[in-house]
Amino acid sequence: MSTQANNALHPTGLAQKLADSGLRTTPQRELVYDVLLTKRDHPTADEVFARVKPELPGISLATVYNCLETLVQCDLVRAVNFERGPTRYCPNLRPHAHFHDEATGQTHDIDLPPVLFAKLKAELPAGFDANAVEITFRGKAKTSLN
Amino acid sequence: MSTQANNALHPTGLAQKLADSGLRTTPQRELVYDVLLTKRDHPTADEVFARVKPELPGISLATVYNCLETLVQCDLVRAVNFERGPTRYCPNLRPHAHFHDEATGQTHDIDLPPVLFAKLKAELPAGFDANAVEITFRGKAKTSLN
DNA sequence: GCAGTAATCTGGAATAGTTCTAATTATTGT
DNA sequence: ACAATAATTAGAACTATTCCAGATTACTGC
Repeated sequence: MSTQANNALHPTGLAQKLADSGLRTTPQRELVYDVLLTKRDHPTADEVFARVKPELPGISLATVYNCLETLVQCDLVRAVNFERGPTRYCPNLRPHAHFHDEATGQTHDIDLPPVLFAKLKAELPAGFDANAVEITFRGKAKTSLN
Repeated sequence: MSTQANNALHPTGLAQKLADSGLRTTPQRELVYDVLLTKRDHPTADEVFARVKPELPGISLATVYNCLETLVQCDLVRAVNFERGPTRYCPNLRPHAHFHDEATGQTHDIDLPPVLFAKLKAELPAGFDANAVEITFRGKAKTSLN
């Protein structure tokens, strides 16, 4: 195992999906992805930058943005936006909603049965063809749940 | 009836709701609200500014932002965000979702049966208490529907 | 009607998050 | 090894929005 990248975390996913898109596996991309997998708290680009820097001190914020964008393009990570706040990143690929805790600012994944997504799409009037649905709850989570 | 504001559009709503919050009815607020009611195409602050300026040439962009924020606070208007794009404003107060057309950039209101919102909230694990749900579809609308 | 007070408006500066650019560095195929 | 291509870097630029300080406007009680 390399100093930067914990390959156990992404045995095949990363290198494979990057290759599928004709992209290279770089230490920066591995590390950014590791950071997202390791602490799944929906970090911002700045937060990812802070977590990555100790391992790869020369990395730049622009690179973190580039890597995150690449991971999103490769369908390894989802970008999550809440109002006008900074974009957050989520390696959970299952279809799910997000719960934004107004008290703590934390974001939680909420798994939803696929049938609900289907029901939502079924409500679209004729002529509307959705390829994605985003669902965000806002409120308070009583305990510090994950 | 003033030159700027078409009171027929908001017979009681605006003045009443502003007063409820201890706020004043100003020409700027009336006009901004009128603009939102007249063309319900989810304009950005810049777009509202452009529509308002011919009627009230001295108005400033800061005031448009202030007025929009005020209207949102008074529950007369909803702020709608799509990814990191500029905030859009929507005077439709019924519970509804938004459909973002990737081809044209247009945003359409999608009315949903309240029971669906209830079903979504019912999926939240214990400890999560949502006071709002936002639903956004992304895709293509075949015709130029409204 | 008029002064006093408070709300609102204004233009411009400041800010946050992100993207762009040009130069450098690394990787790949030949 | 070498050329071609891809990725990274630092910093400048950009966009949407908010902040600020001063000017204006509108209500209040006299």
